[in-house]
Amino acid sequence: MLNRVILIGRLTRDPELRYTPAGVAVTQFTLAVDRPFTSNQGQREADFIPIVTWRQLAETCANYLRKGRLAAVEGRIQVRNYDNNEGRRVYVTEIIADNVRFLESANSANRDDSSMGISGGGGGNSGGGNSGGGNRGSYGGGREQQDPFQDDGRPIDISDDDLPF
Amino acid sequence: MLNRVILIGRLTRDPELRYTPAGVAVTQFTLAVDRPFTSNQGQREADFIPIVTWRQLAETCANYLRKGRLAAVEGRIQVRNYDNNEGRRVYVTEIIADNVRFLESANSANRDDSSMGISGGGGGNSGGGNSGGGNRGSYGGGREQQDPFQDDGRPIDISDDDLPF
Amino acid sequence: MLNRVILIGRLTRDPELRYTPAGVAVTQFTLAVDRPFTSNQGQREADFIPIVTWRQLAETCANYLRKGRLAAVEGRIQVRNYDNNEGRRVYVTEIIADNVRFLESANSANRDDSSMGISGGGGGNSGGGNSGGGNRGSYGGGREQQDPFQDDGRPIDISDDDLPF
Amino acid sequence: MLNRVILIGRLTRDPELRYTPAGVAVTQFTLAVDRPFTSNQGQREADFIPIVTWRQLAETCANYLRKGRLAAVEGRIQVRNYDNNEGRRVYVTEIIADNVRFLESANSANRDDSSMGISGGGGGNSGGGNSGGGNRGSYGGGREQQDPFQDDGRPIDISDDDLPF
DNA sequence: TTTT
DNA sequence: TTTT
Repeated sequence: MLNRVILIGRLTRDPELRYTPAGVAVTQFTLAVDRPFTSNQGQREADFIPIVTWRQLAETCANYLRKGRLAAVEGRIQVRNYDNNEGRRVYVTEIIADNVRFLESANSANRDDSSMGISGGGGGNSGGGNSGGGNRGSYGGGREQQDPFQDDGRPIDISDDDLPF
Repeated sequence: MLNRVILIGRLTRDPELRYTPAGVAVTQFTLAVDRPFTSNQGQREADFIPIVTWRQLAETCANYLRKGRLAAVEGRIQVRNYDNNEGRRVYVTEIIADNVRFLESANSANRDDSSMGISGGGGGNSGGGNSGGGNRGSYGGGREQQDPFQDDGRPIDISDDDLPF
Repeated sequence: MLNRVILIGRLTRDPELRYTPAGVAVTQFTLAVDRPFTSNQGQREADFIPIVTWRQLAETCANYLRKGRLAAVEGRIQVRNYDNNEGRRVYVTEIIADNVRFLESANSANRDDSSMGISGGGGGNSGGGNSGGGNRGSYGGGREQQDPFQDDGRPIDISDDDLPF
Repeated sequence: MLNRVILIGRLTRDPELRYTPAGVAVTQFTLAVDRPFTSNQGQREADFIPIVTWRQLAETCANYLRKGRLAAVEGRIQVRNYDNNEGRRVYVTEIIADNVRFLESANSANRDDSSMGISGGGGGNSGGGNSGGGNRGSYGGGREQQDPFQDDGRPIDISDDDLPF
């Protein structure tokens, strides 16, 4: 009935942009969120929380987020499951984000980082930086309609259930 | 750095109250949270989200929550992992709740349900109702200090990391 | 950059449905949210928080919410100001809701209250234009609390300029 | 019953640290939170939201936050009222914060900003009693926005009665 | 393994 | 498999 999550943390790696067979952009990354207390052994610990973004937001995240950057994520928890190759049911818990704020830009000395938000639009591949991640071939364009998940050979661990809205 | 979750949903079963070897109360239950949209096949779906509560809140939840009841949960996402008996690393994602509101009481016709909140105190097993759940033996009393998780034989799927605060 | 509010409380009065000059539906109501502690004098207190909803959600709220009912509200805080008739600047803080869950239905004995959500559509009153609406007889039930935000008959204090999205 | 707010924005001025007659630290500041859309006139707007912190958190905020800095605030909405000198009832809406994260440090070029959190302890000024504090020279940097909540020299509008917890 |  |  109500499902809301808000996180602030750092990306453990560059985000990965993929496309569903129907051409819908999906970006995945993991946020390391420090716990507000230390463990029994006195160590700082973190939760590593998988984030998924779709469509325009996916493209923007792929363009502007990088490993180590601080980000705020708003979304909902989704628990999906599939049967793995050993016939075992595997449960996957992810945050489906509908809002991501970039709290640090490439040159984090710059004070107006935050103006570079989601609304900063998508457009081309902002160039520079330590890219590495996210093989992003041509995008088939347009909004998605029907069943975007025919098998195209590429392993994309995302099923039917995962296309929200 | 910031990790906040708010959920409203229904319990899929009666909550389960356990005690760590050191006598700390832990209650677990699963919340079914309906998704705000229908699947491609037009079906209503839900996320089944595991909740963990500790100490006094654990006892209160065990006393007042039951399968099917509506509840609001506030907490943080925790991702822990352990190696299962096949030597595989298993990741478990749970909500560690620090606030639970009971949105329906036993006699839900009663209008002042909500007054029966967390602050309703814990103490004994409030008697009546369709209990069934949660084997709750004697409670060793007192606040916990050191390492509450020595093995006592009972399988309790909760490790060191899980005692917050 | 990020502005998120989640509340659970009870309506202090029936919601008021109005229409802007351009015919956009706006519903206002106040949520009484009990504080999680007692005052110095040991009394239970509540915050009375003004809620505003727009368009379809406004119509649904007007149709299904009533004084005394329990509801969950998700939205953002908005602080607007205007100059009153004495030439003084007045600040108004409201929650602009984008999600409202009805946690009790008319016959709250009925267990499937929650199925009656926002998606329950509009029904009545949705035929465009300036109805003025909002006056729908006294409602008997519920707990009474003093609401500081009562309707004083003044023309609606919201212009089309306040329309979000 | 449930009252949760999460904000990310920038301080419009240096925070103001005061002490209640009983010697309890209170810090107030205003957060400018950009709206996620532009006004009818195409201008970017912001909500100016008053924040109140108490005790240790108040001291930490006073020590580490400055005008223009980005911060995340978690807390609850409180609506209080008092009768002003003209005998009129005035309503004040504030966020009572219980968690504040500093998303930029003094030298924001430094990448480990976020390690400087709430747990960073108090430092100076924490030796009990009525200091009065809060006046710490003009701060040069930052982006300017018009803040409707400026200090007018009036004695602190908060009594020991407002002390939560 | 799931609630209404 | 993890970030600072």
